[in-house]
Amino acid sequence: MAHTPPHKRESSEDRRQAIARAACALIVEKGMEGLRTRDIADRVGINVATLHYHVPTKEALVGLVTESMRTEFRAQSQLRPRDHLTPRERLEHEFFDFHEMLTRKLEVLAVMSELLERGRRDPTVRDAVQPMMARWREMMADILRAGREDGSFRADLDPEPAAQMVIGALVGFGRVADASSTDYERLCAELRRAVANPNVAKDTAQ
Amino acid sequence: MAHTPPHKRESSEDRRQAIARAACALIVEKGMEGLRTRDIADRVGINVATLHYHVPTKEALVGLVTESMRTEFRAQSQLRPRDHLTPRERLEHEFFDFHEMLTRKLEVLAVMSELLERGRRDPTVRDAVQPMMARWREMMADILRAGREDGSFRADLDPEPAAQMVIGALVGFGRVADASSTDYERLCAELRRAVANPNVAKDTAQ
Amino acid sequence: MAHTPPHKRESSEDRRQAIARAACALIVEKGMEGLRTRDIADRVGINVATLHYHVPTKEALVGLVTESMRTEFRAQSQLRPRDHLTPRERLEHEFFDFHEMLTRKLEVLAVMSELLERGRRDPTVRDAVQPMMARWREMMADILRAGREDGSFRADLDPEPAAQMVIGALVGFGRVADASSTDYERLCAELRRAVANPNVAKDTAQ
Amino acid sequence: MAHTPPHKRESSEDRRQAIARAACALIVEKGMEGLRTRDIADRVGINVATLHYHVPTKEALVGLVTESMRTEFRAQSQLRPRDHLTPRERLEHEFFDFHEMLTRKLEVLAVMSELLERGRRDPTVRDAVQPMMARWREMMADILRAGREDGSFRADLDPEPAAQMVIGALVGFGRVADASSTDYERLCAELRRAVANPNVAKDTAQ
DNA sequence: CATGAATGAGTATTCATTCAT
DNA sequence: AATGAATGAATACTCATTCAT
Repeated sequence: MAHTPPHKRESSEDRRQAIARAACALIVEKGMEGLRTRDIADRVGINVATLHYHVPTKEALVGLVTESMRTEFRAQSQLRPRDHLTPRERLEHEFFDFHEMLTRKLEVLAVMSELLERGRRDPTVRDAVQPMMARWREMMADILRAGREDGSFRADLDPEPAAQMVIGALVGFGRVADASSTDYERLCAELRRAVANPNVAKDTAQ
Repeated sequence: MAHTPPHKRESSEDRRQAIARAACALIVEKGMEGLRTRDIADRVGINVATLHYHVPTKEALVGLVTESMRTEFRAQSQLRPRDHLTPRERLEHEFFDFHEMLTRKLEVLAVMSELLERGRRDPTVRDAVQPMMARWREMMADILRAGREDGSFRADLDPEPAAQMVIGALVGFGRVADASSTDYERLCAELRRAVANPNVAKDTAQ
Repeated sequence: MAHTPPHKRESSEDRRQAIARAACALIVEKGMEGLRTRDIADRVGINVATLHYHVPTKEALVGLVTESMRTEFRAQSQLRPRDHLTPRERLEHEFFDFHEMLTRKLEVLAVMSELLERGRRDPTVRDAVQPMMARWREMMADILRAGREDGSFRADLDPEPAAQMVIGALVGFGRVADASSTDYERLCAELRRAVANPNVAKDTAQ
Repeated sequence: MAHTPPHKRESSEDRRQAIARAACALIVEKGMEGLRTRDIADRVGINVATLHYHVPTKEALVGLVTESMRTEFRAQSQLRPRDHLTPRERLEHEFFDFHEMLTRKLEVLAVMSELLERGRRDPTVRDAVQPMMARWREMMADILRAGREDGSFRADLDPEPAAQMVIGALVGFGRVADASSTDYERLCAELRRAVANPNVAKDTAQ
């Protein structure tokens, strides 16, 4: 804002981000298999050759998209240090964050889904995407473990598989085409009951 | 060599099935985006033109694969009328069936996953694949509902979202690359506890 | 020869030869560096894709051209068993053959020249082209050696380098743009004298 | 930083020479057909745009290389006024010079070869390169003529074609990949005998 | 039924060149 | 002088599909 820096770097980095955005949008529309360099260039409003100037190969492009996803995820999980919250509150935040994604960033979810699929046979993608999922599972397992310790969740709860269960439920829900917000609330409620400690009287929580 | 036996029809249907099998195998290997008519023809051992004689377009080919998946699923769920079993037993059967798929028919899972992805933007595929998933969810919801009625599952269990939860957990597990059989058993155990009625003493259940 | 076979093979082989011819012509016109698959296809009168059907890659195309050159050369050197001729006569035949090439198949020479150049860094081409040149040198050395033995050529003639000299003179002459037939005759005459046995009276030699 | 020294002109000319050198090196490595402006710029350590500032088009670049070759050749032939030497000595010098080129400046030979090839269809190159070869032939013819006059070479030697023969032998030798120094010596010996006056007793000549 | 050959419409990538700074 | 960014025109190669036999 102040004295604009020589913005040489910025300009180039901006372009790369614009390309990443366009690529994501196109992946959502046509899937990874329908992704064409020409279309991306068109959407960004540049020549194909210019696209290749910034992102030399299609492989690099997939890398760029992956990186962009990583940034997206990291942003969401790092922005909020919730260590002072109770496990139950933290779980609610997870439910809320995922709902945000479902309503506002459905495309991020779609792109991640495509990347996961592609990661099945593309080691480069796999090595970039799986850690992201693993980190999510670990964070969820942390929450559940803490809740088990402080008695708000079941005493016989096994954190890792339970995390898998919660996340699987959320992601699976995201795949169901005609799901409503009400459905999402019902799912969250069910998940709360599934991990809740039955011996503790429900407070007015959430 | 002799006079051609009358099962010309069968022969043609055999070809189609061989093509479907080859297509599935190739989808597993290279993904939907790497699926080439030529490769399929090669694997079946026929000419590309011959392939197009049996399956006129690539769209039809995707349809054939989808159909083949449907058959596969129907086979598994219809072969065993389990109405005489207890809900808990039926749930165990679901766990076992999915484990079978994980160990013996991982490719079916992979193809389904690809089809689901493609279904996101290909209505034809979506209309064929989503009912399969919906049917699975309903079946699971039935089991859970029955278990709630007979007191073996939680009284506050909401069948539909709970079904989503169980299935999401299973499918999500299938996506984790380095998962072991032990991990699967831990997941199933957690799911059992998640739906179990806490007021009922656990019997010797597996 | 008799009843034309289903000529499936023939047809395909014809195409390949037509492609080779077109490629050679284009190499003469634009050089190896100006050789474009599109141009070849156009000249043959087929689609580029059809060209690639018959000759899958440009490397294969260069291989085809090389092979075609080999055939051309072999044809010329094998068609005429000249073992019954005197060395002097055989040398004259070489002079005549090269003159033929200069006047009637200048393109063969041009293509060979391009291949030799490319062979400098393309091992595949080198391995195909160098033996052809080596064979020519050996044949020439044989002639010269025989002439030395029978006294028609210099007694102190060293066959291998002398062969190099004769061939170098011919090829170098082919490179001179504005050379006339008279110049060629002068060159041949000089070569005759260069290898001749000075102690033998010249007969009616051409 | 300080006041730019006055040799701006020189600096620019230096750049051009550096470009010419880089271009030659790359022609040797990848051939004329593999010559890329980007590669040249990289090797010189400048931007492509800067390269185009100094040498506006690729055609100009080829011209620059050609010019550089001309300089190279002129340097070699003008540096040594050998008019006081005997024809036999002058011939030996030619043999020696070429050997130098074979061992120390093989790249110059390679570039010349590429230029000759390109000259076949590029008039600009042809008009620049052929005079160089012509001059070489003339110089060689001069030597041979002088030797014929003073009786050291054959009396029936025809200078022009004989020059063609000697030069062709040398150049052809340069093209043979696996040639050794011994082979070169044998070739030179053979050339000496081919032009020598048979009626003159051989002195201790090398 | 089967196949060899053919093809139109792409597809990523390359390259010499230009331009604003 | 120098450079980062941009671009039009190619370029080899691909793929689903068609057709005559």
